[in-house]
Amino acid sequence: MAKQVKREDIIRAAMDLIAAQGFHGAPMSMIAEKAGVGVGTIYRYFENRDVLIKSIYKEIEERLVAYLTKKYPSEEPVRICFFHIAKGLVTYFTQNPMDFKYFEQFHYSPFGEAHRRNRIFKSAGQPDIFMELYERGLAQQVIKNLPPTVFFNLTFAPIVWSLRDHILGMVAIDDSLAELLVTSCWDSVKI
Amino acid sequence: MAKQVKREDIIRAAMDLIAAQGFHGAPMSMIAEKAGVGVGTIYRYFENRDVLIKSIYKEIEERLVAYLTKKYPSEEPVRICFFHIAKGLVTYFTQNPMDFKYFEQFHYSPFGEAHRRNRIFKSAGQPDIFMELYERGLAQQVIKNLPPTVFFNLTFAPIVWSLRDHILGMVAIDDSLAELLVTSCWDSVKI
DNA sequence: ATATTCTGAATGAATGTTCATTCCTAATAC
DNA sequence: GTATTAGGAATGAACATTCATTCAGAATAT
Repeated sequence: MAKQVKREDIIRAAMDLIAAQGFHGAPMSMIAEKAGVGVGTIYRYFENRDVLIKSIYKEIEERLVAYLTKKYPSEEPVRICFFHIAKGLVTYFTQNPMDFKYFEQFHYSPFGEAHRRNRIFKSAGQPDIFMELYERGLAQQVIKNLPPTVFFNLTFAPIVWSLRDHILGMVAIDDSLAELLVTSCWDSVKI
Repeated sequence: MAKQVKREDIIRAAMDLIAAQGFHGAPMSMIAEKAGVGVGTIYRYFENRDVLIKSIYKEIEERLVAYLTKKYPSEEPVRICFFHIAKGLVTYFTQNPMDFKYFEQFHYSPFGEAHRRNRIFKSAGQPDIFMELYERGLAQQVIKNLPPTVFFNLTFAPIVWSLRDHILGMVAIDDSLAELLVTSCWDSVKI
């Protein structure tokens, strides 16, 4: 088996287990078994458990940021840009529920404490598209005068919570509900 | 020392430790030391660790529900009732940050999985004030036609996230910002 | 072409640590 | 003197990590 393949197997196994059962339900021995490798093998690819967990997070984050910034309509009005990001978030996580669950596990754990929330939108070296949106909105007086943190919370918290409910099967977010949800978030901050 | 006092000491110690460090940073030995009792003593008051953790949750929940339903203006319009609950939430958790942190730890843990979110507003035997609010709002056509879950998320998720940021010192929620925040949540669901 | 040596990836039993829980002894109350 | 409560050392289970050993295949020699 090619080297890269084995690394992928380990990442996949760990991600699925952690997403499904949390960090506790995923001891190294179980990850190894699910990946079809020996426990020791994992340590040939990742220095230790923490490094493995953080690597998985980084991979997911990269995929998500790539998805959101692809075709980002930076020249369009603030409202259009916001809808692009917000709906992109819904689409991406609806299609990749394991990524969502892993993110959530990671975020609410000692690992996640270190990560600042707004950094998610900052792909390495790129300008932060979220802060750009916020500042442009303020300057053009299309959004309320709120601290950036609160603006972020009003626009994204309901989406994240609803995605969670969708993935847990408590509510079905189809296209029309997604539209309604994102519009409502916008309604909360628009002037 | 009176029996009840010792029980309180244990609960207080466990709550503070868990709120500050998470479930991991609070082994039974540490709880015992902080409470000023022997490890074995804890097991005279609580069957095991899980029972202790759930008992603390229940105590906090009772205090919160009591606070929110006290002076609840059930005869007033939906909007007024919503503001009462939402601002009560902000006030309570601003004044009791440890309760908030404990709630958060609990909610994002294997324990919390079992608890359904909307049950928070259901004090034993009482009608669920949240569902009552939602149904009245729908009937009177003052709120958008959304599933209850999404309505809940739009109105409370930004508040919870902002409380978190406030308690972590990332933003200062004073009275005027609280007013703005709660109003914005209402704006997202009102017709 | 075949045999021999070398390399380093893969493995999982063994180790050390961290805890929840138990249980025997000491202290205290009645 | 007996019963109840407190204490904390001892126990055992769960886990992350290590490391001596195996072994397939590459390199080299014959």
